[in-house]
Amino acid sequence: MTEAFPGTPGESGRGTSYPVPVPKNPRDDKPLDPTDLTLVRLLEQDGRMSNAMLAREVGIAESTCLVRVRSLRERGVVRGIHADIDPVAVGRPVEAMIAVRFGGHRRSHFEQFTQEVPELPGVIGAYHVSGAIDYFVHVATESADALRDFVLDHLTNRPGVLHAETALIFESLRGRGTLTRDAVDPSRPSA
Amino acid sequence: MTEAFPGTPGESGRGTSYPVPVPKNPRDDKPLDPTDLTLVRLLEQDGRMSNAMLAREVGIAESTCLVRVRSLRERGVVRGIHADIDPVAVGRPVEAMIAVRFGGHRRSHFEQFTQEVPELPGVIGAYHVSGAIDYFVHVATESADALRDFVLDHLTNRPGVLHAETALIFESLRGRGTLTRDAVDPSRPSA
DNA sequence: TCTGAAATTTTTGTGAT
DNA sequence: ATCACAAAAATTTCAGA
Repeated sequence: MTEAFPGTPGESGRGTSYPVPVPKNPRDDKPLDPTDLTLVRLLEQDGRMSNAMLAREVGIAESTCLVRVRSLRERGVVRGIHADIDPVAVGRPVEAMIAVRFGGHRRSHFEQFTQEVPELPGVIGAYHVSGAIDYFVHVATESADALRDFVLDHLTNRPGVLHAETALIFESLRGRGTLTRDAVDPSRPSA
Repeated sequence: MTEAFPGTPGESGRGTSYPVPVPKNPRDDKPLDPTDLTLVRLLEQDGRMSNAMLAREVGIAESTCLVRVRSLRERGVVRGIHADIDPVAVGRPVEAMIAVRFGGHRRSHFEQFTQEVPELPGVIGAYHVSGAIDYFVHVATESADALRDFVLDHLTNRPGVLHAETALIFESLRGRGTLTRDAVDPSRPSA
C-alpha cells in the first residue's frame, strides 16, 4: 500500500542554461509527505510564490523550505515552472485540438513525432493516446489559414500519418490545483 | 481576420494572498514589442527566472524589466505562472483525455460545465471545442478504477452529457516556447 | 533533517535623462 | 519609457543541534 507507482510517463520542462532540472533520479519515488504535497499545491497555484512565503505557509524554516523545494525539482516532482501565456496576446488567436491517426503504427514514426512535435510552431501540448486516435495536438495559430497550413505541412504531410481531424477550441480551461487534493493519502482530511 | 474568438479564453492562476493578476484590461491589445515577446518567451520557458536575469537577457535595466513584466501580467498576456507537476509523483499515474459529447446543446449545460470542470478532482485542463465532440477533458487519476469512477460520477452522470469516450495517455508532451517564435509580426525576421 | 543567523543577491522605489 | 543608484527584502549558505 506504500508501494507507490510503476514508471515515469512524461518528461517535459527543459531549463534554458542554468542549475535546475535534470531529474537525477526518475525512479526515486518516496510517496511525498504532507509538507511536500502542500508545497506542490502552492507552487501549482502560484509558481512564483517566494520561498519565504512558502515557508510561512507550510510552517517550516526558510532554509528547510529551500531544500525541500529543490529536492522536489531534482526528483522530478516539479518538472518545471512556466508562465501561462494568452495566445491571443502573442498573435495566435486561433486555438485547436487536432486528433491525429497514424497508419502502420511503426515505432519509429511515433518516436520521431514525439521528438519533433514539441518544437513545431505554436504547439502548446501533445498527447500520445490509446484508441482510434494516436495523438492529440494542442496548437495556437495566427489565423485559420495558418492552422490549415500547420495541419497540412506538419501533420498530414508526415510519414505514417493517415488522418488529422481539427477541432477549433472555443475556450481553454486550466485545472485548479486538484492534482494534490483528495485521495493520495486517505488518512488525512485535506490540510 | 483580426476577429479572434468570442470571449476571453482561459482564466487560471489564482494567487494566494498577494498583489498579482486580475487582468485590468483584458481587451487591451497592443501588439507587444520585441522586448516583451522575449520576456514572454523566457518566462514561458522558466517562470522562476529572476528579474535580474531577465533584464540581463533582454538587455534593459532591472527596474525597467520589472515594470514591463508587471505590465504583461496586468494586461493578461501572462495569465499566471504555475508549476508543472508530475502526476505520477502525486499519486495519479493514470492520465487520460476524455472526449465528451453533449445532447441538446443548451447553453446552460455548457456554462455549468465550464464553471465546474476545473474544480473536479485530477483535472489538468479542459477544452470546449467545435465539431462532433463538445469537450476534451484532460485528467490524471490514481488508478484505472478511479478513472472509471471519474467518468461515471462527473461526466456521464451529468445533465446534458450524451457520451464520454476515454483515451489513455501514454505520454504527455509540452510545447517548447514556440508560441512566441515565427510569425507574430510578419515584417520582422525572428529577433 | 532541521534550524537560526550571516553573507549574498534580488526586488523595488526614486529622481534624472 | 528608460536608466543608475540605493534602501529594503528576499534568497542562499553554513555551522551546529
